[in-house]
Amino acid sequence: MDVNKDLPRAARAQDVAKAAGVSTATVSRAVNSPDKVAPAVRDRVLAAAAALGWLPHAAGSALARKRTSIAGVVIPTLGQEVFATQVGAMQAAFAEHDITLLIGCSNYDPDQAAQQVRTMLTRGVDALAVLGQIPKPGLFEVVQARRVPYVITYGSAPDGGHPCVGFDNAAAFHTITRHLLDLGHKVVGMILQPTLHNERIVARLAGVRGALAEEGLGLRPQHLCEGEYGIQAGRKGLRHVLNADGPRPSAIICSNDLLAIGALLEAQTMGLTVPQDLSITGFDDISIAAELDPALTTMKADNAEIGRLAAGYLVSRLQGNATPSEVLIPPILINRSTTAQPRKRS
Amino acid sequence: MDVNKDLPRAARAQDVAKAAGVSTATVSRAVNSPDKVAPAVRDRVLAAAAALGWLPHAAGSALARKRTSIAGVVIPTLGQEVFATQVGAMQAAFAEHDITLLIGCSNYDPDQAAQQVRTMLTRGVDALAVLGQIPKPGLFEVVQARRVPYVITYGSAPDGGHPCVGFDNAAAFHTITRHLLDLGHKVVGMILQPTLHNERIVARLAGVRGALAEEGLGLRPQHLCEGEYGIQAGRKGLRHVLNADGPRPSAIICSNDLLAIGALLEAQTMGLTVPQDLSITGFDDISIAAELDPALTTMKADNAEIGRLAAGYLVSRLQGNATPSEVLIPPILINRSTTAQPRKRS
DNA sequence: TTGTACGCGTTATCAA
DNA sequence: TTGATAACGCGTACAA
Repeated sequence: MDVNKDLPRAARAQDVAKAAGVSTATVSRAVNSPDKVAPAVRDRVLAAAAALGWLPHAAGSALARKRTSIAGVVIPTLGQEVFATQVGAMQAAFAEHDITLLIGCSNYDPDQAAQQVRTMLTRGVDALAVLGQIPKPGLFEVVQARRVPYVITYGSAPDGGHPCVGFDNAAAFHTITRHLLDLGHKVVGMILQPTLHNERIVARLAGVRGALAEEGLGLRPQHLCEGEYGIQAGRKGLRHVLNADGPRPSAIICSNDLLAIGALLEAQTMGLTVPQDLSITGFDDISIAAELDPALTTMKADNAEIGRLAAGYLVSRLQGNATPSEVLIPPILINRSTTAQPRKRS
Repeated sequence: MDVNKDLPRAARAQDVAKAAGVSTATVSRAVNSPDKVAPAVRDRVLAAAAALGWLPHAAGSALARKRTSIAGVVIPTLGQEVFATQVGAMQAAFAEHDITLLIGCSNYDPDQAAQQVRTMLTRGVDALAVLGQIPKPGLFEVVQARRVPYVITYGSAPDGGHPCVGFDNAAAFHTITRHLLDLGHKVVGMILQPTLHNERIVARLAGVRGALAEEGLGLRPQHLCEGEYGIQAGRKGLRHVLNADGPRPSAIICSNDLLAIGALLEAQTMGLTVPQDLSITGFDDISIAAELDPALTTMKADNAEIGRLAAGYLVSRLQGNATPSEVLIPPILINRSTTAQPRKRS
C-alpha cells in the first residue's frame, strides 16, 4: 500500500509543468511572481505542484538566482541562554524575509570559528553574523573578499573596522562597579570566566578597573579569580577571593550570572548573609536570576533586540542600503537584592 | 546599488583550473578524491585554489551529486538546555561526516513544525530529525515520499511507525513515582507544563498515574496543576496544589526541573522544610539542579547520547544500512536531597 | 501572458 | 591519470 515506492524520485519543476500543461518558466513564475501569471494558469500550476508534492529545490534556485537566501551565524555554544535568545531572534527576523539561518558553533575556539566561517561560505551564505569578537586575524578577510555582508554581535569592536551590533562590555561593567562604589564599597573582588580568546571578558575586567581607578582604588591580584564557567567555578572563586590575604572584599563582581549564583550559594554555605555581609553582582539576567533568594542584582542586555538589529542590518545590506556600521545597545542595571551598603568598619 | 567594483566575483572551479593549467574535472578530483590525481598536479591545483581563495560552491555540488550533505533538525526551542545539548551533539556527530546541520525551531507549534519541515525539504536535506512527537498527522508523509531518512528524538513513538531515538517518558515517570511510593508517600501532587501539542508531557502524566494505580492510589484533580513552563509556574503550581481541598500531598512530582525549582523555592517561602515537610522531584537534571540547597532529586536522560545516536542512525541510513528503528535510552534517577520519607501522620 | 533557451558551479561518465 | 561533455533543477532574458 505504499504509494511512495512507485515514485522514482522527487518531482521537479518540469514534472509540474507537464502536469499543468505549461512550461517550466511559467511554473517558476507562478511560484515566485504570481502576478505575472494569468490567474487560471496560476491555479492550475499550483494545483499540479500540490498534487505532485513539488517543492522547488533550493540548490537549483540558488544557482540560477546567484544567491542562496541562507544567512549564517557563528556562536560560541548553543548551551547559553543569552546566545540562544539572540539566535532565536535572528532566526525569526530572517524568516520574515524567507532567509534560512544556518547556525554554527565554535566552542570558544578561534580555529573552529574560522572553520565554521569557511563552511558557511562554502554553503554560499548571503550574509554572516559572528557572535563575539574573534581575535583570529584575517577571519573576515575571506568574507570581505567575497563581498558577503557581515556583522559582529554581542560584543563591540572598539578597534573599529568591523560593523557590529552589541553593547560596550567595558561600559557595562563600569556601570555596575559604579553602582557598588556609590553604595560605599572600597574593597572589591572579581570572579571571571576564562579570558582566553574572549575579548568580551577582557573588556569587562577593564571596565571594573576603570571605574575603581576613578576613585583611586584598584583590584588587588588576590581578589581577582579567573576560573572556569559555571556555578561550581563561582563557588570556588568566592572561597579563593574571601580567603585571600589582606582586607576582605565587601563586594564581589562576577562576569556572568552563573558565577554570581555560585558565589551567592557559597557565601550562604559559609554562613554569610547577602547582601549585608557581602554584595554580589552578576551579568546577563538569566531567567533564574530573579528567582533566587535574595534575587540577584545584575545587568541585562536585550539579546533579542541585538539579534533583531543584526538581522535587520544584514537584510538592509543585502538590499543595497548603507546603514550605520556600529550599533550599541546600553545594558541596564537590574538592581535587586544582592547589593547593599557595606557593613560599617568595626 | 552595485558595490562590487574591485573584485569581479568569487573564484569558480574554472578559474582554478585555468590558473593550474588543468580541467575543471581535475580540480574537482583534486579536492574530492586526491588519490586519483597525480601528486604534482594535485599540489598545483590546491595551490591555485588557495591563491584564488576558491571554496567549492555547495549549490553546484549539491546539484551534481544529487545530495546536499545537509541534515535538518526541528526542535521546539533553542532556549532549553536539554534541547541545546542534544542538538550540539548531533551537530558534532554530523560534522565528522562533513554534514552540515540545519536547525529549525517550531516554538511548540505544530504548524510551524510542519513549515520548518517543508523549508528543510526545500533546502534539500539528506536526512531529518524531529525532536519530540509532532501530533500533526501527515507530517512525515511528504518526508517519506521523498525517501528522506528521518528520526524522531527525545520522545518515543509508542504508536510505532516512525523510527525514534529517545526514552520512554511514561516509564521514566513511573520510575520516579515508584521512588516516592517506596519512601512511603500516599498523597502525591503533580505540576505540569502545558500538555497541548506535547505528547511527551501527556506520557509523563500517564506514567505517574500508572505507578500510583499499582498501589491502588490515584491523582486527585485538585492535586494536578497544569500551567506554564518555568520557575514562576512552579511557584504558582505549588501554592495551587497545597492550598487545595482534602488531604495535603506529601510529595510533588514536577514535569521538569524548572517547575521543581519553582516549587522548591515557593515551599521554602511558605516556611516548609524540604524534604521533611514535602518531597519534590524534577526531570532533566539541568546544571543548576545539583547546586540548589537542598539539591534536587530528578531524572537524567543522556541527551548528548540521544543526539549522537540519532545522527549515527541517519548517517547509517544514508550509507544504505538498515538499522534498528527504535532506540530507547533509559533515564536514570538522580537521588539527591529533595525527597525523603513523609512525616508520620499526627 | 507564455514559451524557448541558456547559464548558474559542480560532479560523473566516458573516452583518450 | 586527465580532459571533454553532459547532466543536476531552477530562474530569467528574450522572443513570440
